[in-house]
Amino acid sequence: MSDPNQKPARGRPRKISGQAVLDIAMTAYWQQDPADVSINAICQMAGVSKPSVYREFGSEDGLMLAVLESYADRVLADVFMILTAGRGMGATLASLVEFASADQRMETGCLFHKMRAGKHRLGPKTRAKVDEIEAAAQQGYCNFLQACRDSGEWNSPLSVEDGARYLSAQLSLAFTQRSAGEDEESIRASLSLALSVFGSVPDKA
Amino acid sequence: MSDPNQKPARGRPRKISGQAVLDIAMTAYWQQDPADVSINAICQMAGVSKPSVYREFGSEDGLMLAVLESYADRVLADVFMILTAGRGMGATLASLVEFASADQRMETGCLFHKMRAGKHRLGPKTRAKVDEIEAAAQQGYCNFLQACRDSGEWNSPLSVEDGARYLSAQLSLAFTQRSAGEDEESIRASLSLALSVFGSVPDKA
DNA sequence: GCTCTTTGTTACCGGTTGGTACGAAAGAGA
DNA sequence: TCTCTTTCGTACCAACCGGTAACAAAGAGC
Repeated sequence: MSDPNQKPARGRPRKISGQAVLDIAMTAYWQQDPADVSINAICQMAGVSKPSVYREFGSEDGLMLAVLESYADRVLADVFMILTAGRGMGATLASLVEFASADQRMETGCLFHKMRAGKHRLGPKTRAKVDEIEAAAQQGYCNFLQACRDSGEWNSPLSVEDGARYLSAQLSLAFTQRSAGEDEESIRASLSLALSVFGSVPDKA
Repeated sequence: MSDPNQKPARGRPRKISGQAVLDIAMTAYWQQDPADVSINAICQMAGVSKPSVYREFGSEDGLMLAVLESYADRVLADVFMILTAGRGMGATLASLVEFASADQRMETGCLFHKMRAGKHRLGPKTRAKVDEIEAAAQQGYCNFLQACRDSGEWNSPLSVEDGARYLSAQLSLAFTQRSAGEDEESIRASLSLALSVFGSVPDKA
């Protein structure tokens, strides 16, 4: 929408940065669920009036979109880096397991997966972004598995696309379990077991 | 709450049966999501006024509880029967795969799993019932796996409890995928792959 | 007929939602 | 100081939520 960092020479000075609201909204959406956090609640938490938020983000859809974009930059980029680090199949899968089951930031699950799970409740812009990220993620998983296949680390009758879908689904399941407050160790064991079908037994991270 | 089938000798005769409202509510909750279906909407669909529903079920929580109990009798009982049929590990797992991935009734997912996923949005009575059913399901899975272990069909370092959790989680994932409208064949493949870690390769149903 | 009981519905309640009209406030430039 | 620009927040909107008070309607027993 508008650039939150510009300093117009005229007009009343800003009380609060759009970035601060965005952070608070992200935390709330993340810890709880996007569907369970109202604009009113966010305004109250941020100590900002509702019209301010609307002037900054246009609509609830706009705010959620901005949050999702920020989340993709800050969090999902890490997953992408794990996938593209090129440290081999076993080590990469182990890193994914560790990230999904034990990373402190994912203690209440993954915001992207929460949004995807409640996709029908999102506005059009946010929903489009969710689809876009999902496609990019699938592509990332596909590239990873293709690399493993090329390097001979993965020989399986499974297609790269099906493997990517399976991998994505299992990670999604792990995030769901984390947001449900299940035991960290049990999630790790479960996810490791599920990913063991890739043949390459995950190493200890 | 009240018995929907009793015929009191006095008073104005009933226009509609509580069972009809219950069926309509179950269909709506099931096809969509319990959190996305309001009492108002159910009344409109059933062609009944709101106080009638409240007289019958007491509250939204009461209605959801009644729906869940009916669902458990009608649908979850089938899963329990698959588990206790004693047809061996491979055939039983294959039946579960087929049920979760292809049964027409589960086209929009499993109502119980939808309720469990949005447990924090439920009323106390329904939530308690969800917990009760979940415990019973875990027990059912445990009994099944223990029987497989006893009969020598399943020898694995995995504990019965962990196996039950894994099995439950994978079925839950499959239902989630069905409610998301994913391809039936792909869900079956994914679930089969996940359950292949039990060693006994699922037969064709 | 009358009453009593039960079910039916209309019309409302307070509360929350996403969203906005509008005037006050606060600085910069003149 | 006065104006112009921009952001601020109060106070509102219609729509919806779960839930209910109050009364009409319809049969059974007398």
